[in-house]
Amino acid sequence: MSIVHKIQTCVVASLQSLYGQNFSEKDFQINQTKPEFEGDYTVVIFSLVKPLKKSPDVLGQELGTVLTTQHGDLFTGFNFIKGFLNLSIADSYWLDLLQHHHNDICFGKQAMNGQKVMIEYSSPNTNKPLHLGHLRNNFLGWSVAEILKANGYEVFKSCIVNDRGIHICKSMIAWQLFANGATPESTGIKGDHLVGDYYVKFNDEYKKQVATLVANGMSEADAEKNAPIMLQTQQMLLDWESGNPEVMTLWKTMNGWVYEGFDVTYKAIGSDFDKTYYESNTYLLGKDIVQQGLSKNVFQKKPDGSVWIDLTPDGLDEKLVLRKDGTSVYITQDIGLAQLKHDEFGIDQSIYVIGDEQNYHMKVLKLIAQKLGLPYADHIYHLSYGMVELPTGKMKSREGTVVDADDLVQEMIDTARRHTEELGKVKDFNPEELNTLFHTIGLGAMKFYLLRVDPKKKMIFNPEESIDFHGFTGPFIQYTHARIKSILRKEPLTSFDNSTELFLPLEKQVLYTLEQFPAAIADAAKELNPSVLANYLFHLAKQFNSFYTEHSIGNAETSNKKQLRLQMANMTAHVLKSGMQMLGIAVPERM
RNA sequence: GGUUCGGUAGCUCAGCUGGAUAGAGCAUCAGCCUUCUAAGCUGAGGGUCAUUGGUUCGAAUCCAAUCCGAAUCACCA
Repeated sequence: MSIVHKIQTCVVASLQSLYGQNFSEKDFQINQTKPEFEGDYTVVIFSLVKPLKKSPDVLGQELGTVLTTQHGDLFTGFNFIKGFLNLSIADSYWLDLLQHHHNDICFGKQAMNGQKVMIEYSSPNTNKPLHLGHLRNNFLGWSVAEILKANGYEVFKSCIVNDRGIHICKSMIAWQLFANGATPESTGIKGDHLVGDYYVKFNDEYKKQVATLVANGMSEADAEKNAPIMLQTQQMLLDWESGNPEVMTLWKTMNGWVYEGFDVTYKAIGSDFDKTYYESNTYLLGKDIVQQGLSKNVFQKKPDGSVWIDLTPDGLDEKLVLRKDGTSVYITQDIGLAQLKHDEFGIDQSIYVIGDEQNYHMKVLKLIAQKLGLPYADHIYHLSYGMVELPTGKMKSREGTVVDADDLVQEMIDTARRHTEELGKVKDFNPEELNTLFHTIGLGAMKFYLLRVDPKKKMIFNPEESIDFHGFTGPFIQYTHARIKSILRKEPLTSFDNSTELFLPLEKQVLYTLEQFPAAIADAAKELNPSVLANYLFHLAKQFNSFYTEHSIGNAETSNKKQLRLQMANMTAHVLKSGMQMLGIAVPERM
């Protein structure tokens, strides 16, 4: 039980015995006491003044007296200032915490709760390589999965690959027209980048053709529809759908190149999936659900044969769910896939990590599922995250302002190498150990940078200022861990009699924060927000560092004190490692 | 125009289920390596929490209005 929870319980009990009234934990607030006051935790008693019809001063004094007499083992003293009841917690409480958890690698994690959650993330298109926005998505999805696991959920990570459609055909047409049979092997270009290059070439050529047509007197709208390369692409999509062998072969070949490229990137950034869905397999799903919807009168068929749902009563618009030619649209496929996930995995919750530009779409998806009375409708949750923008605004592939994922990863690793070499602390590492270290630090800096911000908010990335390795960063926490490990290699942990130890303020600060780790994990899960953990871990590392510079561990005043501090250091290292792991970040033993 | 989200230090962000003098990091300035890793620590300067009004013992936090910014409102995915 957390200290805050314990205090709440004691206060409720004391109020009951004092005034004979029942209160719940929500009727008053417990805060950490501000450093300028005496005490550890504070009960804010203003909210109790009215129901008890007592003056704040009387209430505070009475409650403080009862708490310290009835729970003397937990509270050693109190003071009352202007409505704030500051309580001092017995040192034995923290000694106990240390004793039980200093070597507990599972500290803060919950037992399995029997709930199954699917989390869909990454979801790339196979016509271009991954960029910075995908990185935020991948890190978020992976981290939220880990956080939920730590809270006792069984988690399935899934990915839907958008591997078909007009945008894929654009790359294919451009490759046919301009590539002269170029392959990743023949050019030495990573497969996803090669295909992406032809996607760009398509757009260049398309723009050129439109300009030519307009110059010859055609209206811009007509030119956009009639540019030869666009007509070719549309024909290719029809050929693909009819299974034209030549088109299918090209499609498989080029997608194969892309997947090889993605594999390299995913491996580098540490993303993986338990289940991968391909849109080419799922795009026909959902049509039978539309039929059900028609018979339930949830959907309406228009004279031209197209099928719609009217969402105007819910403040939204009319939405098409089936084209007049009977083919399905985006939303139809998503309903089908939601059904498939539910059938295959029997999940209790389905989380979609998708950018906030799709808030409307996801709202519609859930609403349609609810109107159809589908059993999983209420389990759909859109984990919406903000775009990563540049100081100049949105990233635009056409203007070449996209920050490529592979480039950024490489840049981070190079920067980690540069810093490490300048500091020269690991000169005895062999080349393989060095590469692992550079990767750990570089990726750590990047992941922490993208995860430390509230997912809901859009964030700004300035490519001119490289991602920092000092301060509120991944390497700062990694460094704190490595430093502790260095001590633990030299000083063995042994058992000791700690019953008489008292804590110094800086020691107590670290223990306070360690105690809050379980709450941080729970909060992060509740809000599906890794930044809660990132902030917590930074706070812990910072407090440990303050303690570390002020007090020696190896040369502590007494041997018991030394053991006590070693336990604190050990527990801090475990928490940092465990918490960083939930962010997808490894911590090195040395750096 | 409708809907949704956002506006906190020079910059990037915490804090938002109302609580004591609004916090970090970066950047700037001043200190700290002959004992455990200085990717660290200590300190200083830097704020009209977009604006106005309301709710109350108390508002960055809740409510309303206004201003500014973004996303979205496709027979694209």
